[in-house]
Amino acid sequence: MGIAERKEREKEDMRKLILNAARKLFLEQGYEKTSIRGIADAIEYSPATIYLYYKDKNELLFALHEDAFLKMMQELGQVRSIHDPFARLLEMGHQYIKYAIENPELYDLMFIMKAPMEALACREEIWEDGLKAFGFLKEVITECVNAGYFKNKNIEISALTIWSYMHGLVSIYLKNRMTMFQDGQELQGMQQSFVLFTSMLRESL
Amino acid sequence: MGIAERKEREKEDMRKLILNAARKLFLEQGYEKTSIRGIADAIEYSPATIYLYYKDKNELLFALHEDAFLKMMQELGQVRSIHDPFARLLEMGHQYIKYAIENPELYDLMFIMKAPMEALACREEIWEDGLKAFGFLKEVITECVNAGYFKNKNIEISALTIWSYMHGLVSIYLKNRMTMFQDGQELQGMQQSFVLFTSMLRESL
DNA sequence: CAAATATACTGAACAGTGTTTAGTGAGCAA
DNA sequence: TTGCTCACTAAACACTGTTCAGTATATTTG
Repeated sequence: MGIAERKEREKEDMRKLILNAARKLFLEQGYEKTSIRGIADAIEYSPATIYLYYKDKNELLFALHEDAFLKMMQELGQVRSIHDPFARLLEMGHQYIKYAIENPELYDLMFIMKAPMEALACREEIWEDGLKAFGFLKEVITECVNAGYFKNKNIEISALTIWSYMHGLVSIYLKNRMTMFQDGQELQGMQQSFVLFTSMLRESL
Repeated sequence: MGIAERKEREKEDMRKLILNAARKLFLEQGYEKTSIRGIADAIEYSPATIYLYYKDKNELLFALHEDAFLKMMQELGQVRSIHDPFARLLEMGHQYIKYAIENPELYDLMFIMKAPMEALACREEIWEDGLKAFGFLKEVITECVNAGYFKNKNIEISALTIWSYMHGLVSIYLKNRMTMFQDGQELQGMQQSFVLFTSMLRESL
């Protein structure tokens, strides 16, 4: 009686088909300009079919949300090879900026858009992704404290403070508010600010 | 020949009528859920009429963008009465957080939404508002440097660094990403982070 | 004052959106 | 082979921003 299993597999394949098309269009043309009809066209199904596999557009967004965190964790995870915890923290910062700049739509989805947070799954599931990433930051900070780099012992608050700075910096850039620099100087300005911030961390956190 | 003047006045009145209705609805129900038709209903005119006074929805948004900066500058301007520049900077931080929390839709419009930046007026005009506010921050920082509080002499970078932190902190809160705290503890967490950041500033910027 | 014109406004349409529902048709179970 | 389940879709609903032809009123001109 392998029919049920095959149907289950086909259902999962269809979900993937939809999600892959959604991701492709989403990354190509941004969230706002990606319509259910567009996704349906891409996979050569009717728009109504999509609703048999995903409750609504927000749920589709939520699925991509998970993807985005997975990808970021994969890239940030590379820093594990760096022994010194403070050097690792710095490299995490660089990778964070790199990820945000290279994946502006994903970054938006992860940390700025309200839509995925409104998917009803948000009771617990959606927090997990963000909390896991935040936990990784806390781990590194804890090691920094243990190694004597930071004097502040409230890891939660230290992590929020560092993340706030990083998120603010890349948000200002991604949302085109870095008008204090002339065109082309934004990245250099970010770099200088990052150096300043890390020197503050080194000296007094 | 006061007819032309009267017509000019009436035209200006109509622009205000539209903008006031737009602001009201916008603040009541957010940008996304405010439609041109809704605004038209509120002022008892046809939707097409609005297009005789504003080019499109983005231009309407842009007009509110100016308002929002005016309001923020008014509230931040109160700190001028504080003599000590570092104390003034701290109070500016408090006021910034207060403004963001009390006016989440306006904050979004000012620093997060891409739409108003796409109004064609953005060549120069739209930058002015933001740059003026950034200039105010730079002034205070310059005074801090002159008073011997900060050692870093690159005001532009110092200002970007401080703003980045502030913007990140309130953005994380406004966009419901402060899930590391349990409900009701977010404001307290922000406060603690702000204290930590300012102590970092005091010791080493 | 009457005719011509300029202006303010609108109804209706266009092209799109997310979403729902009634119904079709192919594959499976009896 | 019949009956039924279930994947799928066409069409509709209720919206959205925006445009345009046409109307009705106010103003200017002859």
